[in-house]
Amino acid sequence: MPLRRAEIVEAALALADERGLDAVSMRTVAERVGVTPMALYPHVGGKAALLDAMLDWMLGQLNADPGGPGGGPPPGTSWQQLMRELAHAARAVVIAHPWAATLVFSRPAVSEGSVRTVDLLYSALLDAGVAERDVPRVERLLSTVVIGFAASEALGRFTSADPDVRALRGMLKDGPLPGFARLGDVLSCPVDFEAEFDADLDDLEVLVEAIAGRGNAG
Amino acid sequence: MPLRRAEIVEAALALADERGLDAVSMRTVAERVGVTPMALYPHVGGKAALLDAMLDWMLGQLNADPGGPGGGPPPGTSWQQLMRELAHAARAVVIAHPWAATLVFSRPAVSEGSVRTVDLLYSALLDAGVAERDVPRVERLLSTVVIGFAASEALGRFTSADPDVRALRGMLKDGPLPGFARLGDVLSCPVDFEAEFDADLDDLEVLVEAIAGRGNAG
DNA sequence: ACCTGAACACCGTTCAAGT
DNA sequence: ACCTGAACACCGTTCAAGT
Repeated sequence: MPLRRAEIVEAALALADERGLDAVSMRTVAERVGVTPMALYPHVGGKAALLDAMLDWMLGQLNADPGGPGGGPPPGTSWQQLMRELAHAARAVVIAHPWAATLVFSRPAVSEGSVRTVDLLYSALLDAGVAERDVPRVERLLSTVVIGFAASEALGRFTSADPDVRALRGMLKDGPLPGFARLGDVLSCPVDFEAEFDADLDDLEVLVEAIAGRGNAG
Repeated sequence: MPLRRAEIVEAALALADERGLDAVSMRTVAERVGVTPMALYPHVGGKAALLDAMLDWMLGQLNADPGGPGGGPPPGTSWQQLMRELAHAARAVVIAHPWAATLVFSRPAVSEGSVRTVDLLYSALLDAGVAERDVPRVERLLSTVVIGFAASEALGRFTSADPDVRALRGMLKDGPLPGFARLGDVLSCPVDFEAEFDADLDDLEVLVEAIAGRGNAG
């Protein structure tokens, strides 16, 4: 049954990777499948549902790599390792498929793949000693940082970190701003976002430990 | 000169607030201004530039409220207060204008309003004792959390926190997942996102203090 | 200088019709 | 069951023309 459906979603994914999300239309996808636009509707339900399916496939990729084909992590994995592997996998997927960054904030994680990812994070946080009542919130916090970082990088928000545009930004008509002025030296270096992502993950690890330490008190 | 331009951007903002971002087209905006679609082009430069202008206006709203009309914070403000006020202002703006969440990841913060906000955060982090070389990274981390949280709330990612869809998510064909199973009780409560946002800000404060403590060593 | 009107190359989706 | 074709109500943008 979902044979034809898979073929359609695949065509849409290929189109998005090759020519961007804007190039994905019912008409271009249909042409790629070799069919009339209207023939897609019984299979995928419309443009919005097709985008959902594309995002679901993308989120499913997260669990494809770490720990081999079974999906689960190898038994001896620490919560720190697991968190970092998931974070790096998520960033890698968004960098490989930038169009996904546009979609990822707009739909809940209900695909099987993303549910499994959330479950792994839940288990990691419990292992770390985070109190049960804090786990869902901290999971949302961590995934928001990872997704937000990757989206900022892929979509252009972080291009403001270019030394050039930052130099511009510090200079307003009424003179430079105090914070920019004090950071002049630091702001003139280019940013290595891979390293910054790792530093953020270090900090998040520290934060999770602090939350776990505060623990079942309070 | 930018008299007509301001009128056009205002019309686009009103349209987005009333009927969503999808309702903003060159044609609908032109109709609202009382002019032909093509008359907009010399003033705003095209659809993409119009969206940029809308986002710039939105980011400018961030500095409108805190600390009165001058824009700057009152002298005695602690870095903690400043961080929280900016964060709450940002979330409020995104909730009042959900369409902005779609745009905010895709463009660097180059408008005057957002540059001033970044500068305030730089100063707050320096006051907190964060080492100069860490300030830009930590600023990006904090703003990513705030923007990511607000976008997730406004755009629908956090609707997965509904108890109903979460119950569904824990139950896959091959039985419930371990993390979801252990958190069953906690996951069945509805989520108060206002409170969660405050708890996240508490944690970020702890994190900034930890980074500041580590300080000018390393 | 500023605006209009017609046109071009697109959209998503409905609906009646084919096989 | 599955697909087609014509049609509807839209898009952003170019270009020549008006005043």
